[in-house]
Amino acid sequence: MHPSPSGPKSMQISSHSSSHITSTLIGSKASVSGSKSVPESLVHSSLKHLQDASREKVPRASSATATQSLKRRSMEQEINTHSSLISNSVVTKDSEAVGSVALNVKNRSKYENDDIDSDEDKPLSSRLTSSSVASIKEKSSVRKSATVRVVESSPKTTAQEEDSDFEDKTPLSERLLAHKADTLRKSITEAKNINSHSKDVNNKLGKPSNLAPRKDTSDESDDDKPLSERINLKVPVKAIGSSTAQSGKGSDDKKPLCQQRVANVSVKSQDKKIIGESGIKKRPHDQSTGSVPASAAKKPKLYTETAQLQAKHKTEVLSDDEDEVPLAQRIPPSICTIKSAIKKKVSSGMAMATKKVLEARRAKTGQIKKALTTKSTIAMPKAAPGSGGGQKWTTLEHNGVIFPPPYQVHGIKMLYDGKAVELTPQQEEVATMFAVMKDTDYATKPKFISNFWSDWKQILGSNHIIKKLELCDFTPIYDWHLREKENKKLLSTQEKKRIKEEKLKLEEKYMWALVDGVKEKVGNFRVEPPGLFRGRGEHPKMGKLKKRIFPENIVINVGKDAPIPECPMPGHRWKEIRHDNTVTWLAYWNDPINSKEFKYVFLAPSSSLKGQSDKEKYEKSRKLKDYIEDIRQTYTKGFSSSDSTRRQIAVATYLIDRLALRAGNEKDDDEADTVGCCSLKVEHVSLVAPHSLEFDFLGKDSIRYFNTVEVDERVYKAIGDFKKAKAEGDDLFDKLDTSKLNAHLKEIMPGLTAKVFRTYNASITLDTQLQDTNGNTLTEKVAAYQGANKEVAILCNHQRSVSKSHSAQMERLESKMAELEALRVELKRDLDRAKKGKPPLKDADGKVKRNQTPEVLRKKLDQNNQKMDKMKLDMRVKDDLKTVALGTSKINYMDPRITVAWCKRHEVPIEKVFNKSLLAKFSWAMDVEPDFRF
DNA sequence: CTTTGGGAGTCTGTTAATACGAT
DNA sequence: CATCGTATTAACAGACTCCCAAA
Repeated sequence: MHPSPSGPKSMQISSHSSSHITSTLIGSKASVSGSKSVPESLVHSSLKHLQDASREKVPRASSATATQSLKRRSMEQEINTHSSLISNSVVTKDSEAVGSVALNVKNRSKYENDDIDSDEDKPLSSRLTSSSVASIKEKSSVRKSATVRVVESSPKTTAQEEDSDFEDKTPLSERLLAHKADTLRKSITEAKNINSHSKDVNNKLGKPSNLAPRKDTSDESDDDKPLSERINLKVPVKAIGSSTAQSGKGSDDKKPLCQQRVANVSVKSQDKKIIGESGIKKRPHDQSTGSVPASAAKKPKLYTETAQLQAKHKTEVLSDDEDEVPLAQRIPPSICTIKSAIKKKVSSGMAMATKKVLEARRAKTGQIKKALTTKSTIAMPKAAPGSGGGQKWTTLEHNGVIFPPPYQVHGIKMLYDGKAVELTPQQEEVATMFAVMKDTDYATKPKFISNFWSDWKQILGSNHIIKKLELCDFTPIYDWHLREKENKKLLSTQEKKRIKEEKLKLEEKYMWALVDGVKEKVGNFRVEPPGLFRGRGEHPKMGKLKKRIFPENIVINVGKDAPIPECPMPGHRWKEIRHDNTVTWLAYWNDPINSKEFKYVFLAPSSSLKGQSDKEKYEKSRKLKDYIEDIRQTYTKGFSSSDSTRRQIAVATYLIDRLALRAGNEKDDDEADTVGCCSLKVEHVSLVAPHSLEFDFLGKDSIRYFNTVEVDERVYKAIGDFKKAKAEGDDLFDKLDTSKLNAHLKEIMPGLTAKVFRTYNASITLDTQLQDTNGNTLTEKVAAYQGANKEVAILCNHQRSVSKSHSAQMERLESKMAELEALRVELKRDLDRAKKGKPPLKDADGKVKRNQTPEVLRKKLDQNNQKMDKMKLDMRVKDDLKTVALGTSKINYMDPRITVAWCKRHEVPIEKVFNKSLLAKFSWAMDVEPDFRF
């Protein structure tokens, strides 16, 4: 009966906006019977309402102010009014009850398994340590043999392994990360109090695991390797070492963490070697060693993101301590004690958090552990992209996908013409999807409603009593939904929720794949649940039913010799099994909304495969730097070409280069009406004398691009020409499309396409902006970085909707400012009086204040002024960024090496600007030289 | 002083929407 | 040329953190 906890969060409907709509669902019977003021069906009235609303909303920046230069774009104002517009989640009905019960049973063994398998809770590295008894005993000096041992133990030999070996191999679990973080925090604050929870964890961790040794197979070790090592073989070991030596001269102690990493690389490189294979491995494996006191394994892990990340990608960690120790410190194969590690950290400007953690930990445990790490560099099995004839992998093993729980009937009856109606489970499911969307603005969109109705009508069948949507009253279902939501909330407050989460660990095995023997995280292993399609902007298909996906809809791609993933749905089977190593997807199914499209299951961004192509992407855009002058010259010449095709190519390229516009492929009628450069319509660009252009169109995701830019006069004239003799709706670039444009670009530079310009311009902008970073404090430096990031985000037009509470927040700040101002005035007055030897005036309440010396008052005044300045700045930044999304460019456009190098140069801990996900995703960029320029 | 509750900011997962070569 | 097939780019919502003030 409860909505499935495992269901996507997107399915949950927020209730915040429900109030502004009549309490009756659109078209509901209640409205008809209840209010006479509703003339026609509710549907109609609500439609009007909806139209108004949507009109305001869609053009997100309709009220934007005049524009500024290309960097400023305006945003919509009061999005608050349209808060509902924000939600785009699909409503579904799956309830968890059934599912969870089933899971429970199933899970019990799994859970116990987890228990035994304590390693699962630990980071890979630590698990390795604790579980590898052999390696524990052998110190670094025996590293090699230890490694071998681990590897040897890995081959699957028992039946048990058949079942669980995959899971066993995939130790590092995210949930634990969260858990660990939690634990970490706790340990910091209550260093001395080991709460029961921690104890619990400790016990768990400390428990010997019979399965553990198996887990510590080489597969895992590979996971610990840095991407860069796997991928970037070009750098000779020697070179790395020497460069390190150079930069590393003196002591690492003073260097920022990121710089210290360089040293790691060198060490690792020295250790480079290839090990024998385990049953599965195809790739050389990392070796690792370490020694850890058994007790170490019992403690909750404390870690820093950096350390964690590094542990995962750069080194093999043997002790759980490693998680807390920055890579640099771990690296030396020689013994590195925590003590020294702490010292180093403290003196090296490391993130406070890290220091705190270490200190807290030390205080708490008083233990000194050794973190030994060695890492062997793996030779990239694959040659450069393309060289392998498009081959992306050699072996691929994974567990397929996980399905959302089946629909759980709730039995709440909707009303039709005032009477309860019987619905089949499927009919009820769809009805519920619609019902729970009542509090979203989608519920008022005619398109949404009509699309929904036409799908639902089919499901109802021709002889069903429901003939008109207007007579349907979903209120009972909606109310039920609200109650469920409340119940869920209550539940979550209790520590019981934890148990649920633990159950979700059932998904653990789906989270990992073995690619060429290396364990890699899978990105989206969950099949999308059924729901009502929403789409962004005015999507023609909004409201259509997104049908449930079954195994019969899914094609699995897996290595030829790998076991075929078990179909998790009894009685069903996969549509097809493929063994295609020229692609990177693990599975796909046809999109139920648009059957011509597919939904793919890929590896996570942190995977080697993704990392490699990411790196290639940035390398390609870097190459553009060598051609850009040429290209600009070429298109400048083209502005006045007599050949109109050539002229259009020139102008389009100019726009893409200057404004970072997207290519703009043609779109079908059944997609939202949005455009990019090549698909601009005449009405999207207007001439502004003397030679500026005003752009106003909806781009990807129906985000408005509204910008006025001064352009080359020839471009201004050319655009005027292109618009001539065309009507609204006609293509501005009628002689052009993306393939022609890209074909042209390719002639100039191999592999060049329109999108490369976006990456290039974003990265070069960041690089340039960061050059003049001046700031002394860490805060100032980080602010400078954010400022640069902001410029990029604005260039790329990455927007976000204004939070509903933004204006309220600003008001709050304003009033605080007013208070400070009042205080300032008062202090000033008292100061003046004090200087003259007079006592301060009574305060507002008429109370007498004590005398204070002018010095004290002056100090207070200064403090107050500083506070006000800071607040002013904060407010400005906050308002400035309320519509700017910094994340998108960070994830997709800015070469991470620019950021990493900058951090090294300015001694900013990388984790100040990259979160855990980004650190993982960009692990390949971490050892860049500090002087790297894009 | 610690604990707690809540608000604001960040992170993560979700899945839509785009790019672009191949067929 | 349109469609297919694959991969990347994108915003958003809820979960989670962090921080602060009140208890």
